[in-house]
Amino acid sequence: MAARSRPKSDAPDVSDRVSRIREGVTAAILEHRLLPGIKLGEDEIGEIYGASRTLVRTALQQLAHEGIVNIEKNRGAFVARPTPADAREVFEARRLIEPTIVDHAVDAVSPAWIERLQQHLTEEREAELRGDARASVRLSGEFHRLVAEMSGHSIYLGFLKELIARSSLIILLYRRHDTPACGTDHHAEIVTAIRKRDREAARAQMLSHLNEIEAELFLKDPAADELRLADVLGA
Amino acid sequence: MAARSRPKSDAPDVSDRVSRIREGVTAAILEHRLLPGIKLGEDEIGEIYGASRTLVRTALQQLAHEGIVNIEKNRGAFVARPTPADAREVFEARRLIEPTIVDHAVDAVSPAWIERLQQHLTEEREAELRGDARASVRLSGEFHRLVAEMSGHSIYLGFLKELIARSSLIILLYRRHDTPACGTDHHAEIVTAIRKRDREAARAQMLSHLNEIEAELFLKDPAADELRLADVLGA
DNA sequence: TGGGCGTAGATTGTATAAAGTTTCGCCTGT
DNA sequence: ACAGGCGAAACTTTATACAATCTACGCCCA
Repeated sequence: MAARSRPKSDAPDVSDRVSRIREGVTAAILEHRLLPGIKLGEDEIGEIYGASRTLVRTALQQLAHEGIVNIEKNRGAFVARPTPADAREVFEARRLIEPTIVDHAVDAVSPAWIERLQQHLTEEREAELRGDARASVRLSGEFHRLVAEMSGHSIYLGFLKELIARSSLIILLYRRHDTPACGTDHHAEIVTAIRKRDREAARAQMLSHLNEIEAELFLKDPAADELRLADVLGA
Repeated sequence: MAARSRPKSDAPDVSDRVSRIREGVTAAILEHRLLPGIKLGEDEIGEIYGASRTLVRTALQQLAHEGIVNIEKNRGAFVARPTPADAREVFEARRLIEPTIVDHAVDAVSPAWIERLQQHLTEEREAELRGDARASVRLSGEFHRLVAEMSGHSIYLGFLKELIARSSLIILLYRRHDTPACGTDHHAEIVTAIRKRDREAARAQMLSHLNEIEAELFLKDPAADELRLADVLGA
């Protein structure tokens, strides 16, 4: 009902050509096919999607507002390169918001939602088993978005979408590879807590999940000039 | 330094013509000169600011992303009309985020910041004294933004900007006028707590301030069909 | 040989024109 | 008199053309 009278800009509207471009580029960034610093030329993208620069520009501006693309005046659009400081801010915000979101999710629990969550867990496990890293990283982010959708809180959902997208770039840039493969499946534990309507457990599981993700990051401060240079030079 | 290499899209860039339009329209909405539902024609705005529709369109799209403007396909842009449900979400989010923001603000306290806050309180009182309702409502929102800037947390700042803008529309639409004029100056108490570096007091003051604002609202649920109709019809 | 300057090419920023959709008024028919 | 439909006007959407800016390469000179 409200969807017709007020088509929120966030609505998919798959028929909308701008949205197709935006979602295509977003997926490419979230799946780590487009790496931070890469130039997103307007003509280039326009040719791929068969659209004029006008539409590409609109899509890129939206992505810039979501924080996964930087637009530099007279130079063009680039995939964002979050700094360690950005990373800390993003995860602090997630630690604040996501426990509240799962809290709401517990209120919204229903057989249909549990079904949907379980199905998602299956997809995640399948991607993991077949070693599909790209699908894996995408699904991992989508789990958090799914919980936010379940909460029914559209503002938190909007904020979280932004945070998840940025997190994907942060993990790509700063994840340490020397960490032990974590045996426990946090997402499954969160679903279990939601299903049991155990508010406190759900919040706690979510929080520790986020802490573990952040613990796997190596957020090197700009101590070494090497880093400073690489950062300033951009690409 | 980072400002040059990555000119965040949020940066004022007062020389930027799109920003001038965006800030002009934002100010008009926040000061309640443009009321919810009003049509924002591209030609109309373009003529006022001496800009082509291309630039106006960019500005309006940014405002749509901030949630204070709705863009309806093939119909144009309108000042947003938040529903009671939207209002509850906005204030819940503010109750979650703003106490954390003042917490950070306490960490950042310095003579310069205290000076700035005090000066703002003075401006607020002056506007109140001379009965300038428009300046009053604008400054009231800017106080919260100022605290968020003080916190140094750019993500929270971005989120809060959006929440404040929407709050302004919500207050305009749903404020009850039969409430007693609150004698206490909450903003001043918050500044005092920040100056004393009293974290807990600052959080508590901010929370009770938000609760009081929300308590002054009459968030009528769509019980009466009259309201439902008016909402669906839009303008 | 190394650095500075200038011009050519490419890319973005802005404006304008063409295309499509909605809205509103008017007219006709009942 | 009123409902329904046709048509023109206004507006948004999209594409394209033009202007401004930046980048890169090559040339010249010290």
